[in-house]
Amino acid sequence: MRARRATINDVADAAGLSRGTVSRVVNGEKYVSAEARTAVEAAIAQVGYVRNTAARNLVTQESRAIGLIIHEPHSLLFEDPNIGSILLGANEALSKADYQLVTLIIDSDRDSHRVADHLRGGLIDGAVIVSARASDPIAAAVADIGLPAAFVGHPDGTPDLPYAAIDNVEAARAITSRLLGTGRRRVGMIASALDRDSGQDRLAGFRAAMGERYDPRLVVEYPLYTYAAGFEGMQKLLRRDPSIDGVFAASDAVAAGAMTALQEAGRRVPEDVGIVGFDDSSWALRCRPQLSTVRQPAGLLGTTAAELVLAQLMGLPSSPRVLETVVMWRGSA
Amino acid sequence: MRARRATINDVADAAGLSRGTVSRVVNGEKYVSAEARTAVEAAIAQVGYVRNTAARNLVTQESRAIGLIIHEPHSLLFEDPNIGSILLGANEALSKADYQLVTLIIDSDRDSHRVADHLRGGLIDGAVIVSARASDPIAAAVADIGLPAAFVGHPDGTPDLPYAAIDNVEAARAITSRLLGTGRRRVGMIASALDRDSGQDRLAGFRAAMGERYDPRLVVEYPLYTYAAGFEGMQKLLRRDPSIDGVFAASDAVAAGAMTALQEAGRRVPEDVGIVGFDDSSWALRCRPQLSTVRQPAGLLGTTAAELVLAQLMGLPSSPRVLETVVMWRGSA
DNA sequence: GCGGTTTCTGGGAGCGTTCACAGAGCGTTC
DNA sequence: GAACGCTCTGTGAACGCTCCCAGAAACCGC
Repeated sequence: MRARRATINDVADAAGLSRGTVSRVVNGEKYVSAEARTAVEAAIAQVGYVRNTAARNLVTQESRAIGLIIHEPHSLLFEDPNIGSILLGANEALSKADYQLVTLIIDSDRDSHRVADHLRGGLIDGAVIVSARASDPIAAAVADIGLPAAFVGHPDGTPDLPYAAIDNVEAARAITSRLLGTGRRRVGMIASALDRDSGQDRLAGFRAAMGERYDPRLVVEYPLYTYAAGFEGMQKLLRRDPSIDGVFAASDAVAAGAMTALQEAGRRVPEDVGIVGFDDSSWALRCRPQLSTVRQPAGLLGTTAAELVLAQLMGLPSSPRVLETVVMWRGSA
Repeated sequence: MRARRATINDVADAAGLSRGTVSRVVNGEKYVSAEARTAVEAAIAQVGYVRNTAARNLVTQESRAIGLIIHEPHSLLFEDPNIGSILLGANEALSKADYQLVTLIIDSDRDSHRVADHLRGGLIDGAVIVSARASDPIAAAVADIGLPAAFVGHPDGTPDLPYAAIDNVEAARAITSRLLGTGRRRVGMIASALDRDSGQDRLAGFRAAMGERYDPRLVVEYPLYTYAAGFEGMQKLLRRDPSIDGVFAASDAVAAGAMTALQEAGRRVPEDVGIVGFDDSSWALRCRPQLSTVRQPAGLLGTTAAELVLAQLMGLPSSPRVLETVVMWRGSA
């Protein structure tokens, strides 16, 4: 059993002053004499006082903490370097504003409910929601209690909340066009994560760029943005059409898997088959040849979403923000 | 401005019952009549009541939340898949015990202090600390207030707290011996993260296995477990001694970088140079040839550390736990 | 010396809960 | 029908803090 923690009253007694004065010192307010201040500081050190945040939150009705909710299947937390960047980006913005970032991960239905309770309970002043699916109960909980929040990405069917996102359709269209510009005749796609806006939009962009040349037989689909999906998907495409000479992979991890499959099948990249990815994550520079891909500003997405939440907290209007992407052209196509 | 949230008193009024009865219903206690229960439930739905957790925490003196503190430099959060596994492992154990996992990341000195305040403030009942360095102010804060805690890994110089770890010295010794067993004559090491116990211990294990054959000129050091460190380190080793025929890389990411450097230099793996890594992370299976490495049970480390904290919370004794590692022998050596 | 302003301190009230206790109602037992 | 136990409900007190108001003390200008 831990010893009882010292309270503000213990400090007041030790300093021979009142609760109110101690509170003023702790919060750095005006109207405290120099001698009272030093007496209180000495007393704090003496009794080992640390302020009880729960009590403080109760009366101030705020927690100065923002939740970042990650709802990803197991594997993605390892494979997708974007999540880490988003996390750090958000942390940076919140840290500057002196808010604590609290990351909550959802890995089961049980988690889902507990996290919803956590949000509702007032332990958090706002939330950044990463990779929610349309059916997400968290999005509902947030809307339910009117918690200031913002999405990273923009799943449809979710409540009318601000978001920070990129234009996946346009970016996918742009890089596919570029790939076509290298003279490829049979171009396929390894699509992934069609249960999410990003997956759907990248496929739509591919389709738009292909126009007449679009051939559904050259599109394979996988549930997750993984290396394994790319590896298997490429093998399947090669079987379906050995003359394939270009591939758009839905993410860099997928592209890396596809590249390995191609090289094992004896195809040269980019001479025989050109390949492009999406994200410009750390995968891109690790491939040989290095990957041509779309740079997605993951850190900035996190920062921007955090700022959208902070704006709401300050009563400012906050509207969706679409960030720029850039095609990074390297050796793989 | 958000509308005032409904309190337990609003529910009591709406139901025509007292605070106490409402509290009993909300907490699922005995001694509530069926009709009172339904009346309260209707009233809760009517006024949209959700319990204020800060108030509850204040009186119960617990939060049912456990912090997981990650203190990593930027790059590692992306490159090191272990962190994700540890996170999910810890979440699983805590989820079962109906505790909320709250991840706090430290990315600057400013964060460091805010996180320490968060711990001290009573918002958390315990903490799992990942990859602390000896100088970590968090470790001090934890010891300071006697918060139940456990480390993943075991930095020395830290307070006398329980930990979940692997025996890095023994594991490094084992895989180096195995590498030597394939008949290699000039074996080097790309060491990393010597500011941490894992980095130091892996080097010590290598040294132990090499015995007489240990040559400090064949050891290069890098600050972080990264792909880039492996790439550069291997190039440096090749320059120092072109006859090198074996390498122990301090992690799989490092090994992957080293393998790329070797292949670009025209060396065959494993024929010309054998290479072994550490972690058995997702990197290992992606390399061609696949990596021989030490399997580290990252998820289990997280689970175990979480259980150590839970045990302390229940007043049970909890002592350090060292988990088993296994050498995974594949194609790279 | 007096009214007015500024600086500083103390303490009551209240934040939204849970907890412990008192007491009412009812059925069972001797 | 008194004594006992069980079920159910209401209420005061407490958790540790901030906020606000009242009032004391100090300083100012005329």
